[in-house]
Amino acid sequence: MGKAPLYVRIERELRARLDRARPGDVVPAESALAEEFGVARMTVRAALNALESDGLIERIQGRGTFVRQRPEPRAAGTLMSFQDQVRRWGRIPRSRLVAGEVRAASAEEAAALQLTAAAPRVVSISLVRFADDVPLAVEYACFPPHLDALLDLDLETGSLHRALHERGLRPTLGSSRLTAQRAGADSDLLRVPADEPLLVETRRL
Amino acid sequence: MGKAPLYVRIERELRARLDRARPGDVVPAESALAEEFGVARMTVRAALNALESDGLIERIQGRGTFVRQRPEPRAAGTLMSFQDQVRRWGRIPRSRLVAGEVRAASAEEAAALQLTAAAPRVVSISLVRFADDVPLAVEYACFPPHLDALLDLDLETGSLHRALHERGLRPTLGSSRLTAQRAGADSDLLRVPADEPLLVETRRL
DNA sequence: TCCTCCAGGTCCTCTAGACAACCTAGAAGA
DNA sequence: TCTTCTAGGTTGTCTAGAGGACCTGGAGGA
Repeated sequence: MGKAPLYVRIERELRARLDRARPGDVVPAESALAEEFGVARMTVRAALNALESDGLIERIQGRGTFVRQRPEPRAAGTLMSFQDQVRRWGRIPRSRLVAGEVRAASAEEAAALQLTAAAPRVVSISLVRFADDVPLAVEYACFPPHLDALLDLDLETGSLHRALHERGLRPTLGSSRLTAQRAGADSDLLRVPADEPLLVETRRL
Repeated sequence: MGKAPLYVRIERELRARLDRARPGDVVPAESALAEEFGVARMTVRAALNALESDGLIERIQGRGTFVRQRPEPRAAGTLMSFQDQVRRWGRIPRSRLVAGEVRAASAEEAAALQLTAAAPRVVSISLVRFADDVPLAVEYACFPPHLDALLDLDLETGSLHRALHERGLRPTLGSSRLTAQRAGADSDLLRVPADEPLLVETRRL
């Protein structure tokens, strides 16, 4: 065991410490850990990279490193960004922006987002998702108005999930509702018959 | 776009090349790529790390880097089952059946399932999903009455997705709605604060 | 009081090397 | 012929920095 790479041994040591730590605790700065273990900072970073990809810690530039609430289910189905999911199949992801605007919120949307303004507004984004130029899904996204910067992004090539993550919305856990219904209104966008039986999954992430 | 980090731009360039490459092809050595892009070898390695974690390449010490066999895109993009998802990310999946019954359908459910009977009924299944005994999601499933055989299955150990697949419901395409809201009613089952901010994705598969 | 600016701390990116571990192919020897 | 070993190429690990981007809190001014 003494011949494992340094960064692996440091990772193990930190993992043991994290078991005893509480969510939100501050992890010592990289420079401090480097000095403590007597290694270069890049070596500490290699260990922290593994812990971060396991969802055990969260690193925020300019602030520090923190113990996470709980492991982040990164590769779990819909939690993965569409692009990552498609690429993992070995297909080429593509998105077409159908609409992106700030508009008045419906009563249902205002309730779900807990918007209390007199005339609540939402950022509404519609995308058609392709894999190898085959349309796979239509995505209607709806966010509070303070996220209107999302509209400035290049959503056809960029990752919506990544943009959300950078803004503090972390898809960590959730409930989901699964039903069976027919394609209906989206059938033309997906190029399938309107009565095609589909699964419908309402997922709270 | 020109202000992305070097290793990200290199990653994108390599990703584009990989799309045109064939499985088993040799990827140029790190030192060669470093010279080609005019960067340090560590920078090339950062790009390759991302490609490797995406499963696009395989690195073998002493031999070289190779284009990976693309994962077989199973049955036209079938969504991974919960169990596969959890196992893939190295955890032990478990489910607890909260309720499984045939009951009267709500008006909303009857409309979604296009049930036309005078007193429409649905098969209703509620599961709590665990990964390593940590509750991750609550799943409310709702199906037309002719699928009542689902209730005879051992849903705590078996796969609901697989059972549906065998009955002809293929989650292949769909639309989804993505919003941000709070945990709310499911917070006790998930053991998180009710005001925990979560992403909500309504997905039509 | 309120706002702006700045300093210090943190993580992020990148460099230019060095040596180790490992694999392959070909040379040298039995 | 067969085996062994060595040379060279590759990825893996690690160093000791440097500057940039970003956040926070406090000093100073309006």
